[in-house]
Formats: sequence, structure tokens, C-alpha cells
Amino acid sequence: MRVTIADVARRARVSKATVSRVLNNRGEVDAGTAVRVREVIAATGYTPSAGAVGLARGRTQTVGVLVPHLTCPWMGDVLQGVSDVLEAHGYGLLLHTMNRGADSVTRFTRHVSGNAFDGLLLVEPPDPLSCLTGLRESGFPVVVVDDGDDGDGDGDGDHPGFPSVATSNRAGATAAATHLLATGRTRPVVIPGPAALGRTRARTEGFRTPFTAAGHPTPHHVEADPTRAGGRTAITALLAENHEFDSVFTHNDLTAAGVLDALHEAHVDVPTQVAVIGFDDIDLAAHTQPPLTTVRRPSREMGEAAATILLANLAGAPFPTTPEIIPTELIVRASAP
Amino acid sequence: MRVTIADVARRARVSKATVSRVLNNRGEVDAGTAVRVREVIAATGYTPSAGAVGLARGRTQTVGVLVPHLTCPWMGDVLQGVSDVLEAHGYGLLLHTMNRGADSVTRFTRHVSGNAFDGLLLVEPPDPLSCLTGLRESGFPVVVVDDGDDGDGDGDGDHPGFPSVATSNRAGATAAATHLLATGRTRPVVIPGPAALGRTRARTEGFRTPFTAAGHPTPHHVEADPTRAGGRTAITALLAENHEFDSVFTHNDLTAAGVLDALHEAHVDVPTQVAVIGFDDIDLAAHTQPPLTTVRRPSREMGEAAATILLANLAGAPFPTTPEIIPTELIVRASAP
DNA sequence: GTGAAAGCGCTAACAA
DNA sequence: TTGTTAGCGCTTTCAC
Repeated sequence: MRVTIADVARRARVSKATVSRVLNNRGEVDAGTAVRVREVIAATGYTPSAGAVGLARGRTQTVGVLVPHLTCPWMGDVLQGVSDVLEAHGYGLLLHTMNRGADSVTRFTRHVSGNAFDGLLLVEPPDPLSCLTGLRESGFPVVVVDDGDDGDGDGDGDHPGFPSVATSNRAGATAAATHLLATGRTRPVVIPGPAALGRTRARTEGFRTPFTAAGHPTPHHVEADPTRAGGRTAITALLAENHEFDSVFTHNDLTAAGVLDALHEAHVDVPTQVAVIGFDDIDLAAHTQPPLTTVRRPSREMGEAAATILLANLAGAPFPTTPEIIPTELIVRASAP
Repeated sequence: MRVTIADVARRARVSKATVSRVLNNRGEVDAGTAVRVREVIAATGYTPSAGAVGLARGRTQTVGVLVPHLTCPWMGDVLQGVSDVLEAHGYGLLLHTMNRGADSVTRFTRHVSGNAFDGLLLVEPPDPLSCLTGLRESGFPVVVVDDGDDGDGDGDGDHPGFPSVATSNRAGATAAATHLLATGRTRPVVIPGPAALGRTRARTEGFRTPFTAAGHPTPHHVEADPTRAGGRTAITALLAENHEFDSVFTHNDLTAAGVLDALHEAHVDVPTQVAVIGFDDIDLAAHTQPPLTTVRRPSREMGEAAATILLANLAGAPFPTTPEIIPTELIVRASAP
């Protein structure tokens, strides 16, 4: 049988209340008594039951994390950032996936209303997560990670009104464009991400700005699946129709890798004939042929920031009113030196 | 204020016990009463408090998962497998990392003895996890995922005695060797993983067997960090000393990618001059130049299997006495056709 | 400084 | 079939 607070109290010849005081460092205990209690605790190896403490205190010291799925390249980084911060503060991390569709959401909702955690981190939530608004109104602490914010600080991401952490999508894309212009590229092709996402808009606009500002036409856009095959197909088609371009900017690295494939097959040299820049800086980016210049998205730092904000709120601090923006960084490699 | 079982009972004009019966489908309730109770539940949006249920029942419907860290390529797959199974059975997943060293372990241990979860999944535990033995003796349900088992079914992984899920490390390496032999390679170089791991032994032996069986000498071994840079350095050194070899087998894909780098730099053609086979089949493997032949390790399936075994045990079934082996699969790509 | 007692929200005998 | 009564293990007034 587990050793309970009552066992400790009996052996230390005090009341449960006193043991509780010692446990929670409520100074109002006689030094000698405290020592005695601590000895018994050590001797019995007593650990408070998380569930009982939670029930009595009304807080579980646990944070829920809802992610779309676990298999995309940067999710591990986000989670690691979250996990590090949570653990450092003694919080547990209850992980939920939306991988199994509607059923997943139902289960998740039950967990939420079952008070299984004190706060919630929403990673890359798909556009209209209906249960969200309910949560928000009920005052449940929620932080959105990587909302589709443009990163210019005015909080117009996909879930306005929620405290959130985002990256500088717009500025990152602008940096890519500026880099291309600085190296003499004037006719880029852009392969954007899903049109529904705020970050796609932000990256599109951020990329266009320097070009139009320099008097160049709006960059040519091409649709493609956000996969390696998608990028490859798109560029192959473009080459077939003899479209002229001297550079490609994709909204994700996987697509960029496909672009490199297509160019390679068509014997178009990278970077001399065409420069390529991706977005995200996933592991693969450093390993393509040639290595990919890309806009790094600070996944881990975003996870850390989100967890920090949530924990601060649980500790009584108000949520920040504007999104916290973690800056992107242009990683220059051989595909666009 | 949250709506509690007492609120529901009052509004349905029954006792809390009856509500509880309806909640848990204890058939012994009058149909009419049950309907009335359900109506009130629906009307109030009542959800049982997870903590209170856990305390009363002595079970939390939550499983702990301890992973070394979240950033390695296959961890997401393992977790996705675990998560899918757990969610499908209504279990929560409490995630712990050992990323922050000793402190992590301490926190984790507290969670364990705090009864925060009903069972535990240990993913790739480092060799001697001291708290493990204590757990085991106390009868706490633990399943080890990817123990360093050789996969030949005799249960001699790094943590013998624990129920576990592993992959066919030995057979996978044998398949790689057989493939090389079948394509005329007789002088391989092997870059093994960390010597302390059981799977390194298993893969080493599995690879050697076909060669010695065919009358060839034991393959040449070269030490290297399990990173891309490690593989590159190792092969560069080997080339510098004019060591003759016609193929390379590495215990992980990252190292293999480094090997490809080194060969490319030295203008050694792959696969005509040297064939290369890796292990794991991480995303990168399909994207190297040339694409990497590798032994796929079924990460996600391992996660699913481990969760299934644990849940079965929590439901009353005994643990299997031998490790569950999910087979590897040789993925043939251009680096060793 | 310390203890008694009343919950936290639920389940599970035991009666009725 | 249903209600009553104890807990589960802890925190927290409120007295002393």
C-alpha cells in the first residue's frame, strides 16, 4: 500500500495539517517539528499523491498541449521547448493529437472540461477550432503557438484575441527577397503554402514588398502541394512552358527540395542559373544538393516562449496583449549564396 | 463555478450514486431515470472531474511516457504511434523528457511515485536507469520501447526482464549484408553505433554473419560519432590511408549521409565504386544524393505495439514474456541498388 | 505552533 | 432500482 500523509503524520506524531505545512514550506511550523517530519518523509519515501493534491487545490500542475500531429519535422523542436520550460517549473505535460480527426477532438474536449489541466498550449491549430471560442470565454488560459501571424506585431493571426507566439513570417520573407535582389535576381518564382493560413499571406506579402519597391513586377506565383513531389512537379511544368525565372522562393523546405530535384533533372544549375530559397530550416535543408538557403523558423524558441507565457499567467500575470514574435533568421547556404 | 455531479443529481432529483451509475453505464438503473439524468447532463454540459474520478478509483486513465529527448528524427513517429493507441482507448499521455539531465529524472520520479499515471512507457532508456528496478519490483506496469534487443526473440536487450518492444536489429543488418553480397560486394566497411547499446551488438553480429558464412573476413570496423560529420570524417580518413573497400554499412542514416558526402568530395562514385547502406530510414534517407538504401526501423509501429501491450496489461492481461519484435525492412534505393 | 474538521468531486459498499 | 454512508489523499479554515 502507498504511504499517505496520514501515515507520515502518525509516525511523526503530528497531525496531517502539520505535515502538509512542512510539505508546502508554510513557515509557521516549529523548527524541531519540521525536522522530525522531514525525517519521517525521507524514511518512508513518501510522495504526495498528485491526484489528491490536485483535487484539494483545484489545480493539477499540468498543462495540456494539443498538436495537429507529431510527425512533421519541426514538431519535436516545439515540444522540446515546451517540455523544457514546463519541467523546469514542475509542471506535467499532457499531450494530445488531432491525428485521429473528430474523435480526437472529442476526447480532447472531455479532457479539457474534465479539468485535467490548468492551461493549454495550442500548436498550429487549424483555422476554425470551434471549441476554442468556448474555452476563451470561460477564461481558461490558452496560448496559441505559431498562429498564422505575420509577425509585424499587430496581432492579426488566424486566431486574433488569443495570446500567441509567432515568428516574423513577413520579415523573414522580406529578408529572402532582399537577399535575392542583392545578388542580382529580379525574376523570382514563388511557391506559396496553403492559402488559408495567415502565415502564407504574411510570407507572400513580405516577399513581394522589396521587389515592387525596387520597381520590379509582382513575383510570379505557382501553386503546389506542400511536399517534395509538389515542388518538383511545379517547376518541371514551369520549365516545360519556358517560363523565364532566375530564382525560386518556396514557403517550405520540402517544396524547395523538390524544386532542386526538378532543376537538377533539367540540368539547370543552382545557384548560377537559378537560386533557391526555402522556409523553415528543417534538418533536410542542410543536406540537399546543393545545401538550401532558407529562412529559419525558431520552433524550439517558440515552444519555450509559449510555455513561459502560459506559466506566467498561471502564476497570476496577465497575458500579453500582442503576440510574442520570435524572429526568423536567413540561413545562407549554397543554393542562394 | 464548475458543474459537479451533485448539481446534476439535484436537478435530476436523484442521488449522486445514481448519476455515477448512469455515467459509468452500470445497467442497474431504471431506463426512465437514466434518460432524465442524461438530459440534465446534456443540458448542463457536465463532465466528470478527471482528478476526482482518479482519486476515487485509484486510477488516472493516464500513461506516462519517458523519452530521452524529442528532437531526434524518429521520436515523433514513436510518439504518434503511442498517442494514437492511447487516445483511441481514452487514455491521456503524460510526456516526460530526460533532456535536462538529473533534474529531469528527479521530477519524473516524483511524478511516478505521485501516482500521476497508471503505467509507463520507456522509450530508448539509457543503459542503467536506476529508478527502473525499483519500479519493477513494486509491480508498476512498465513497457520498454526499443530496448537494445537484437530481435531474435530471446529477450536479451539492455533491460532484460522488462516487457518490451524491439525491432529485428540483427535480421535487418543481415538483410543489408546479404543484399551487398548479392550485388557482388565483398569488402565492406562498418560504422557501428554506440558500443554500449545492445542494438549495436545485434546489428554488428547480424551484418557479419553472412560475410563470414560466405568465407569472407570479418568486415572492417571504423569508429565515428553518430552524426553526419562523424561519418564524413571517418570515411575521409579511410580514403586517405588508402583502405580498400567496396561498400559501407552504417548503424544510422545520419552517419551514412556523411559517408556519402565524403565519397562525393573524393569523387568516388556511389554506387558503382562504393555502395552505401544506412539504418533507420529517417526522412533524410530518401533525399540524399543518391538516395540512401537503408534498413527501415518501424518506429511508429513500435510505439503502437508498446502502448497496446501496456493497455492490455492495465486491463488485466499479463505481460508477454518475450519481447515483441516488429520486423525491419530493407529499403533499396540508389546508393546500393 | 498545532490539531480537528470540513471539504475538493467522485466511486463503491451496504442498506433499503 | 435507488439512496446513504464512507472514504480516496490532500489542503485549509478555524479554534485552541
